[in-house]
Amino acid sequence: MANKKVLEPTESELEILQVLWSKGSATVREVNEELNKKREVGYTTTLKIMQIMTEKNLVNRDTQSRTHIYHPSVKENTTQKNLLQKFIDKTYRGSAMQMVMQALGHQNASEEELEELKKLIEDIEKNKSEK
Amino acid sequence: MANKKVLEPTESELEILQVLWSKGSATVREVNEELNKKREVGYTTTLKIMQIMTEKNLVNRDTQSRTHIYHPSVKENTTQKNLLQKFIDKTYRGSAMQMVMQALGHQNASEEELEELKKLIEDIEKNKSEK
DNA sequence: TCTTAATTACGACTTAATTCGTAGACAATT
DNA sequence: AATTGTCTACGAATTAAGTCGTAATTAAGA
Repeated sequence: MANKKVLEPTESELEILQVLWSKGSATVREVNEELNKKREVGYTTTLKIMQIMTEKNLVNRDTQSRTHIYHPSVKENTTQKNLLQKFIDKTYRGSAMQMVMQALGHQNASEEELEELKKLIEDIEKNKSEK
Repeated sequence: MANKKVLEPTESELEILQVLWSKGSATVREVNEELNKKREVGYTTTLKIMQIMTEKNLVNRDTQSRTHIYHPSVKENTTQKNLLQKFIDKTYRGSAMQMVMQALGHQNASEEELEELKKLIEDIEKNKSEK
C-alpha cells in the first residue's frame, strides 16, 4: 500500500484540471491556449505546472510521441467534494447547512433547479425515515 | 472615496477572525491561546498576523492600554459570502446549484434543517412568481 | 542539408504567506 | 531599586506557488 495520498490541487492546477476535464485530455499547448482566453499565461508556465501535476499524480501523460498528451487522473466530482469539505470547515466551521442557506439566498436559481432541489430533499427525507 | 477595497483574509487570518467573531473582541494572547487548542502557534506569529490584519483593515484595535484589544472590522456573513462566491467560481465554474446539490448529497442534515431549507425554497419560489 | 519551429526539462527569480527571534518599552513583583 | 515577566514592533528566514528564460532535442519545411 504505497503512497496513495492524493494531494489537493492549487488554484492554477485546478484551472488546468478544469480544461482537462472538459476536453477529456489535452496537450500543453491546448491547455495553454484555453487558459489564455481568460488571462495571459506563458507557455512554459503552463508546462511547468503540468509537470508538477504529473509528479503529484493529479494527471498522467502519454509520452509516446514527442508532444505529450495529458489526462486527468482525479475525478472532477471527487476533487470538488474534497475541496468543498475543506472549505466548509474553514469558512463555516463545519456547518454545511449554513453554507447551503447562504448560497441559496444569494444565487438566482431557475424554477427547474429549485424543483430538482426539492426532489433531492424529499429523497433525503425518505431515506431518513426508512432507517 | 478613498481606498474602500476590502481584501480577502488568508487562511490563518480567517482562523483568527473566527475567534474574534465568536468572542466579539480579544487580545493577542486570548486569540493565541484559542488557536493553540487546535495546533501549535507561537505568540509572536499570531501577533504579527494580527498586525497585518490591522493594516488590511480586517480588524481594528483599541490601543488605550498597553495590551491592545482587537475587534473584527468585517462581518462574518459578508466575509463568508465573498469567499463562497469565489469558491463557487473556481471550483464549480460558477454553478452554485451544483455545489448545493453536492453539499446536500453528502452531509447529514437534520430533519429540522431540511424543513428550514424547504421553507427557504418556498420563499424563493414565491418571490420569483411575484415579479 | 540547413534553417526554422515546436517541444520538454530544468533552474532561477518573484511574490505572498507564515513563522519566529530579538529588542525595547512598560508593568508587576520582590 | 532591581529583577522578572509581558507586551508591541520589526526584521529576517522559510516555504510554497507561480512565473519565465534558456538549453537541448526533435520535427518540419525550404
